[in-house]
Amino acid sequence: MITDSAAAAATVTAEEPLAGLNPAQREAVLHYEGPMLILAGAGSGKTRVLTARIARLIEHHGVDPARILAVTFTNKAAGEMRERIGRLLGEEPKGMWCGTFHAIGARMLRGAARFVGRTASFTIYDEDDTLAVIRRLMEAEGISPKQWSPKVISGLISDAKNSLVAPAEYDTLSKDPLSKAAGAVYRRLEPAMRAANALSFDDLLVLPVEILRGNPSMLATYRERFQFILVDEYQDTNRAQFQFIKLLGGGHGNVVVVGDDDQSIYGWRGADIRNILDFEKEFASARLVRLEENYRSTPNILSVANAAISPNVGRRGKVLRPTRAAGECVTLVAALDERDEAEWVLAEINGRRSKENRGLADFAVLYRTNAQSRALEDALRKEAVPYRLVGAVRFYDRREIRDLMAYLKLIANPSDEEAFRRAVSVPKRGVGDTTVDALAALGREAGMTLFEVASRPELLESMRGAARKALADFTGLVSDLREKAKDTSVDVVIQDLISALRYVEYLQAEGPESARDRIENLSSLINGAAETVVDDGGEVGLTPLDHFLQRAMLVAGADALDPSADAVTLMTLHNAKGLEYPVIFLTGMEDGLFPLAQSFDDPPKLEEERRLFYVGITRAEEKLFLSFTETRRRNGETLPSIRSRFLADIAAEKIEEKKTLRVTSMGRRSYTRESGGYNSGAFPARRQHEVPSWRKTAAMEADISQDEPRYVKGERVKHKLFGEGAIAELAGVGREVKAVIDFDDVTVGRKTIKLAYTTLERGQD
DNA sequence: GGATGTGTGGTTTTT
DNA sequence: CCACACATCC
Repeated sequence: MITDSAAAAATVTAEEPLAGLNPAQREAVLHYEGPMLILAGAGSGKTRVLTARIARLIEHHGVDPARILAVTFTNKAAGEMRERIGRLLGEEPKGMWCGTFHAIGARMLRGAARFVGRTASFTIYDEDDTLAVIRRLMEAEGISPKQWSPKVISGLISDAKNSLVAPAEYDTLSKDPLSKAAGAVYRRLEPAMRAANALSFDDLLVLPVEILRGNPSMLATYRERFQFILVDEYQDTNRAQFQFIKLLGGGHGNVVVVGDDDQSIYGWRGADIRNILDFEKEFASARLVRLEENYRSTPNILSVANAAISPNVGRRGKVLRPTRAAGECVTLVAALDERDEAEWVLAEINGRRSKENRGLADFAVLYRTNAQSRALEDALRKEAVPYRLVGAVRFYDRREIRDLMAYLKLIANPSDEEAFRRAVSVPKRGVGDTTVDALAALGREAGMTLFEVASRPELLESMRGAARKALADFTGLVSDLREKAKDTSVDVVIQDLISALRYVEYLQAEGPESARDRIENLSSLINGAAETVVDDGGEVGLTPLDHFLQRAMLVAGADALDPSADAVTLMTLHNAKGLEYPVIFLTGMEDGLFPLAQSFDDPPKLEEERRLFYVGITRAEEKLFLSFTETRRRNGETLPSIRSRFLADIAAEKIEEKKTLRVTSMGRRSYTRESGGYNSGAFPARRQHEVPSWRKTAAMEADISQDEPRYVKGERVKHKLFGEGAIAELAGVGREVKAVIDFDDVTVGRKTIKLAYTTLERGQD
């Protein structure tokens, strides 16, 4: 049977970007109309396929770029895609919408703000802002934050939104007290957000769906507008996002989605793997293309990847086929603790840097939780090796940046209540909670926003003179800057703001030490603002400030990553999605950490952890290191650890095992704890249900303490600093155990040492 | 109102 | 272990 694509293939001309594509890739690129699901394994060249396909739509089929909607997972990916298409075409794909779901939703809402009771200059609330609103609503509803934490309530509401469950429906589903409480808050959330002319992250996804569902004419307009839809990282879409695509693409069905069910790692934020498993049901007649040829990694790495993911049930099934020549084997390293692990990583990087003439940018160190970056950072800093930390504390989350952003948001959107609250209280100007609460009360009476009330001196007669004066100054400043922002670039507005607030002086007064960095961050903010160019197709007549703010609120950790920097990259596995590096260190391969203990008795969660492992492995091009430690400090206490159960799924011959020097020199120190300890050689590690320390009862604490190295009176021990000695006395229980030690070194003599804070080595028997 | 100190609670991943 | 909420004091 001759398909469209086969016919089209015959007409391919030389200048088309098809050279070097394998048959499956070609099929995906040549596909013209109708739905298609591309199951693209890691490293199978999907980005290339997507860009070539878009370029071909434009060039070969004469599709207007403005008719194309391309959804990516990060803003950075969107920028790269746009750029690559531009290179293929020789010109910018003008008018093409390309961005994350959130950015696209925001853009659509700018133009359709009136349908959801907002204006085009709405501001976007981040997690903290939204949480603050929820906290206040809980208070208004008489729900104690002690009883249910605002985070939990917020999480429930978020889940509801992402599954497109409206407040009314949620109420009817709520039976238990917690859901009822969440329902009560949920009901009041939208009006509150509306009053602030603000949208949460979730709203950016959900409200576009509501608009498209509720307004046939809007739906028709957008369907007409977007004739071709492409979605990358489709496996991580949630139900709201799926509905969005279904609504837009439902008419013409020109929807191409690219995904890999094995890399679905955002289930916890509502990503629904059904979306990929059921795509063909929703879009009947969808063609299926599998990209299984891997161009990224060596066969050794791929064989580990295939083995790691294979225990998962409920996958569509796929095997990565290598195309590269065999390379180095995968190495598993046992380290003593996180410091030893970090030092080993550093040594390995340094070694390879000189031996293999690699740049620092060739290395990435991955881990499950952000907290793990600390030991790595310490080690890198000690040797002055440059590194980039992705995620963790986002630039825009820094306090000084948040302060200024609050002003900017308030300038852009006078109704923004969270911005008002933050801005008015910093720098301190004699307006505190009491005054703001009074403003809020007045506002409720008069049906005005905080800013409106604060700008009306005649309404504030009940207030202290000092507060009145402060508020007048404050609102005057903001209003002036608002006027100014209409025809001034954002960086200049920020500079004016900083000088009007005497913000630099404020930072210096606060702490001369930290001020340095913070002031540096201020200039980064100014520079960033200066560089922000208004998106192509920002058609709704937004101010530059609106654009800047939107971009700032939607940046992800990975967006900031500068690939040209000569630096080691440190990031969580989640942040590593879509990236690749010649050398990857996958650290913290320990049960309870990776996979997290919470997933032990929850098979779907455990499978997600396993997919995360798979994602990590497949980031590596040439060399993959896995590492685990014998003990690791977690939340302030040192816990014994055992190697990850995931390692047991990989046949021993696929992996070379090593130990760090310190583990080796520990020699045959035997771990007698039967459930764990260092378990060399034979693979299956015993499972151990780790109870997080903060959940332990006193009895459990005592029990655990018995597992820790115990000493007896008279025993010989060795201390890092004081050398060898003999234990004279032991006292205390659990973490409070103290030992009185007579050290051999007479200049040291007798010392009392809290064992919890030191690592003693056992002396020679 | 704001600075300072103490307690408590939460510790997965992020747009 | 840390961040934040709360209490206490000025």
